[in-house]
Amino acid sequence: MSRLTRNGDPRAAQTLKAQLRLRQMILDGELSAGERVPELMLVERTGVSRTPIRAALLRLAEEGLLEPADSGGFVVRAFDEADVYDAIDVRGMLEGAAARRAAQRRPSRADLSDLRDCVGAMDAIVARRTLGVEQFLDFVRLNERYHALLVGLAHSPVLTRAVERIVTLPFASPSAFVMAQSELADARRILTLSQEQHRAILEALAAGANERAESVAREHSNLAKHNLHAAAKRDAPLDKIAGGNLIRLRMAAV
Amino acid sequence: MSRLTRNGDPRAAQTLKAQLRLRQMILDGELSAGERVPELMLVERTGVSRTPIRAALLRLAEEGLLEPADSGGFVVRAFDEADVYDAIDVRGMLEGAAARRAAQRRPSRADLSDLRDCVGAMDAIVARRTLGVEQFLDFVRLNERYHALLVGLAHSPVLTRAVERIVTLPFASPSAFVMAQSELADARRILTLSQEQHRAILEALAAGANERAESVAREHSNLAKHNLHAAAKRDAPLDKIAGGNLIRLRMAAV
DNA sequence: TTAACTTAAATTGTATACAATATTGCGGCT
DNA sequence: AGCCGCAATATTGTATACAATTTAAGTTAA
Repeated sequence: MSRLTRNGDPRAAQTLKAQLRLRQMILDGELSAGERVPELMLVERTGVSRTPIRAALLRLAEEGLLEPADSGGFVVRAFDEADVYDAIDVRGMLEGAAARRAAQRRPSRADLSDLRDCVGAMDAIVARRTLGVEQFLDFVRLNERYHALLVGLAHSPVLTRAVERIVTLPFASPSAFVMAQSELADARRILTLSQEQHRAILEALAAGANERAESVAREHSNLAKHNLHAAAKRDAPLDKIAGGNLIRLRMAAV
Repeated sequence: MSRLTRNGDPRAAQTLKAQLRLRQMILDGELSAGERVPELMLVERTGVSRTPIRAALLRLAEEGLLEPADSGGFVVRAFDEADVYDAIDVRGMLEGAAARRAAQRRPSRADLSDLRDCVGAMDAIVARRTLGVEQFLDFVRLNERYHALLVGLAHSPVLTRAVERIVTLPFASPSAFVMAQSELADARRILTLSQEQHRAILEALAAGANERAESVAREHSNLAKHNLHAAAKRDAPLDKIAGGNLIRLRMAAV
């Protein structure tokens, strides 16, 4: 890399800075759901002027973390339990479709081995004697990579984009479930189960079993749903999920 | 319309104006695919200042009609045949899923009758002695309404939004096929076939036949694909589709 | 006390000025 | 001719000033 200006183009540096900071503020709960986000407050906290702040607000609204207020400006979006399940559900559907197409296309050996590498690395983590925060974060990264690779194998830009849009909601991400139960005793059991599904999808892809690829990928998303449900029943652990503070659960019959 | 824009109020009037005009310019082919879109040119043509122009550019980029240029700014996005089929395919998948869920939920009589009204109105158009541009436009509007209602019946905000995002690409819209063959002699035959599918979906919904609802809704999107394919083979009629100029078809083996 | 009105502050939408970077066209050179 | 500097231009990203509108506070009247 001879040019420093290549990857993080300094042209939109201020906008990017504002965008990242704002997203962090929302996900960390620094701003609570339903709250207005005045531009001047962001100017003060980020040190950039209103123009890039404005661009960042538009982008975050597109991501779905903000929504326009009636009188102008934006408020932090609030989600309820139904939204969460809905998002996971649709993600499962899209990933299922992606898996099916991927299997139909007969992925190359190189692609398959990329996936296998992911699974292997995750296996290594699960096999460890103790699981700390470090390990969880590593697992999350690998898991996200696995899912991104899987979706990419469908070679459908539209599908890929659709999944990306949903996954920007942090609790809809394929790794939300990992953090959701990071304190539960049976964390390892869940990760292991998840890995079995990863492997099953992989096998189905390799075998061109498109039906099976789809159904397993779809079922895989149910793991996330069940886990979040379990977490919700215990009432507390939603804070562990990025953006968990955005979820307004009217805890009730379960 | 998108949830991101407050349409009624005069607060964002300039931005909205710029957004609408720019979209029109792109879809009408006033700007050709791959072309840069300088802000000052838009300032000149729309009469609003750079700030709302900028907002409009961001929004159109989000819609997918523009893409960011390496050196900053935006260019009109170009699509190829594969993109078009891909988009229609994914739309079909999503509408299929929506139809399935709608059937599972057992839509209310009121909802069903809304759909029935659409179909009825479209029937009336198809039954006419002659079909002119007027009739086609009416059919398009009704068809779009039918599809929007159908997707809405799934009661999945995430799914709805995903479809909306895809449909902003004009050639992926459920009505693209209507204009695609507006000059062909067998237009009425196609519309009739389309109506049969509309009716079949409706019946499946009423009967709670979720499998059937899904498969018919899915198949329905293939009609669009086949029609575009036929249109592409004849080489010319793509101009009839809104945004057809954005499609770079490397016409080849068909 | 509460409701309504008035005024001040805050906040957004818009326009414009400025700085940094990209692009273009031209002249000179090999 | 063809290619490389280099200046002139164009274009974007950012900051800030201004106007219109909304929100809030404070005051008065019932």
